[in-house]
Amino acid sequence: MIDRDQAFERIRQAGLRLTPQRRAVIEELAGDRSHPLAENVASRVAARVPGVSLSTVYKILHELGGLGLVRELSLPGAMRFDPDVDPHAHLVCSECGSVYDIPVPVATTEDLFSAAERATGTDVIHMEVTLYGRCAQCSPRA
Amino acid sequence: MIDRDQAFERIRQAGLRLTPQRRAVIEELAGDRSHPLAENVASRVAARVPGVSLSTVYKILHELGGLGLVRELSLPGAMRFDPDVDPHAHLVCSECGSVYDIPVPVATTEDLFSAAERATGTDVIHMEVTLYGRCAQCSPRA
DNA sequence: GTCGGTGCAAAATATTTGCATTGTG
DNA sequence: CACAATGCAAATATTTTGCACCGAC
Repeated sequence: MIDRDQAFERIRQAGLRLTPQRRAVIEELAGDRSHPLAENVASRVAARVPGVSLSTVYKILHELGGLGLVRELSLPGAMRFDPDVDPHAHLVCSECGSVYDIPVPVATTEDLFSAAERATGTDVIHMEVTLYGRCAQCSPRA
Repeated sequence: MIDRDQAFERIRQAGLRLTPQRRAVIEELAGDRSHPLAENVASRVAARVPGVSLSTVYKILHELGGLGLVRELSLPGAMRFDPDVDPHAHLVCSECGSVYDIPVPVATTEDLFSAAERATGTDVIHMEVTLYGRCAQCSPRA
């Protein structure tokens, strides 16, 4: 995610109010590399905004997704959220379920986008690349 | 999906019984390009095997996924199933939710796999590439 | 002060699980 | 005829929705 203040600015630009709930979701998510569930975000936000409801957090996360401030990842079991909106792939460990960032060469990303736009004849908004395999933690060692 | 009989053979190889339910799921799914939900598969199977239960269909679909006969796609809202296990991407229409197959150049697929294996140091089992955008049906026309 | 935003509770949806019964090999 | 597989029902999990109240601007 871009920094705190840029995110606040985008919220205002969109005509939305900067409530303590929105502020806390943005601040808790910024810089987070753990690909948290909505529930994880909610419990961290709750430490700063007592009584925040899970449904509000869901609404805010989806809203931030629409503004391009957060990526919503459809992964097995549940949606996860990623403040890093620059192109990169994800590895999902088939053993423990952890999600890791994987860098993808810019040229490869561009190839995929153009192949898709050629095939469909329409604009592609965004792309998710998800890889499945055992992570280093879960691999049998020698 | 490879053809009916090859799929039956793999079922037997895996030590599983060729029940009417498994047979029907395989036959209904083979050649299907609609990326159906479990429920869609179940209702088609029900036409051939009256009384088949949704939970059995879920179990069989997941089993076929494990055998590599079907791809399980984690898409927004629900899982979808694809009998085509060769590398290709999917376009999800952000308007109507339809899923379309998108060809991906072999070289690009290989780039992604090798970038991922280099980054993680482990084997990647499989990969899902999902693109989001408006499909031709839902695009405003000139 | 207005009207967008929140919290709560309930609903909707998707998927999994336990267990008695059935039927394939 | 053994034991894997099914059907059923209930549990679980996730996400959405409706609405009365509240508070950011």
